[in-house]
Amino acid sequence: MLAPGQKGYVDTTADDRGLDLDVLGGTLSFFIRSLDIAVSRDLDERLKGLEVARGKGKITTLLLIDSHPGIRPSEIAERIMKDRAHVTRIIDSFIAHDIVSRRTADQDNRAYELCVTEHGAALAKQVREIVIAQEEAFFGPLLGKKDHDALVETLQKIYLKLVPKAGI
Amino acid sequence: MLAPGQKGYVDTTADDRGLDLDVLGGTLSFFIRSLDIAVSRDLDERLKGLEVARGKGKITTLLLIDSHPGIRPSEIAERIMKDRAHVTRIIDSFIAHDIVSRRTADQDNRAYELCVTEHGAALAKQVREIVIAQEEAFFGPLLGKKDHDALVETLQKIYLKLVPKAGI
DNA sequence: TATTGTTATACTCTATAACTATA
DNA sequence: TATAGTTATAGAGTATAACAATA
Repeated sequence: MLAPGQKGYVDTTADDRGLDLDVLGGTLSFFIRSLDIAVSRDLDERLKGLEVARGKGKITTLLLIDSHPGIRPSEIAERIMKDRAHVTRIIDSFIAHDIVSRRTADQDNRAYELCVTEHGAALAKQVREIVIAQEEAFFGPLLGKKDHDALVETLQKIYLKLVPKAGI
Repeated sequence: MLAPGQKGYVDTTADDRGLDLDVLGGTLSFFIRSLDIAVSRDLDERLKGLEVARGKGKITTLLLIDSHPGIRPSEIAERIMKDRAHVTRIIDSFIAHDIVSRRTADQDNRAYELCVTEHGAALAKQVREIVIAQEEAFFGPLLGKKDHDALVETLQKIYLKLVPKAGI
C-alpha cells in the first residue's frame, strides 16, 4: 500500500473513513468476487478428501438432487446458473462414482430424473454438515449476528429475483 | 421446482417465508457464488470489445495499477487474492498490449514497479466508467438504496478483515 | 419448430512446484 | 535463509456450437 504523500500515491478514497477501497468505484462487484474467492477456498479446504472436493457447482448439484429427488438437469442448470452442458458433465461424474442415479422422466422421454444413491445420500449428509459448519466458522469472526442475518436476507432476496423459479 | 405434495418433494424451508432457499443450509456461500456469477457475466457483457474483456482479475489489476502507479505485482496478488504466478501472466498480457509498463523498483532490484501507459490510462478510464455504470444498472432493479448501501458497507468490512493491508 | 440433454472444442482460470535473482 | 518474480504444467471451469431424440 502506498501511503499518502509517498511517490505514486493517488487518493481514490470516496468516503470519510480513510479507506482505500474504491478502486472499482466503490462498487460491489469487486467485493463480491473477493468474498466468493475466500469462501470457496475455505470450503474447498474443509471438503478435502471427499469425492466432491473441488468445484462449487458439484456441491450444490449434489445437495439439490439430495433435497429434490427427481429433479432434472435443466432445472439444476437454471438454479446454479450454469449451462446444461456443464451439468451433464457433473452428473456424469456423479454417476461414475455411484453418487447419483438417472432414469427417464415419467411424462417426458427427453428428460431425466435424478436421485441420489444410498452412497450419494451419505455423502450429501456429510457435505451439508460441513457447509453448515462453515457458515459459523467462516463468518462468525467476520460479522455480528445482526449483520449476518441482514446479509443472508439481502442476498436471498437478490437470488430470488435472479432465479424466480427458485421461489416456491 | 417440485411443489409441496408432488412426488419427491422434500420441504427444506428453514424460515417462515415459504422459500426453498436453504439447499445449502440457508448459508451464504451459495448466494455469494450465484451473485458473483450473475454480476461477472453482466460486467463481461458490458466490457465486450475492450482489450480486457474477460476475467475480473484483469480488470481489478488494471484499475489497481491505474490508481496506484508504482504498485508491485505481489501487492496486487494480495489484494485480488490471486497468487503471484497469476498476476505475472496478467501483467505479461498487459505489457504485450502496451497497457502497462514495468521497471525495476528503486530500492529493491528483485521487485518491479508497474504503471499504466498512456493507452492503458485511457483504457482504465473506459473500464472504470463501465464498472461504475454497472453498479446502478445491475443493482438498481434488485435493491433499494438503503439495502444497497448496507450491502456495500458489510462487504467492505469483510474485505478489510480478509485483506487488512487494503486499509490505509 | 422448440426443448432436453449430449458431445466436442477451445479457451480461460487455478493450484502447484521448481526455478532465478536479489535481499 | 527469505523474498520477488518467473516459468511450466496439469487439471478444472466456462462458453459455444453442433448434434440426436423427443415434444
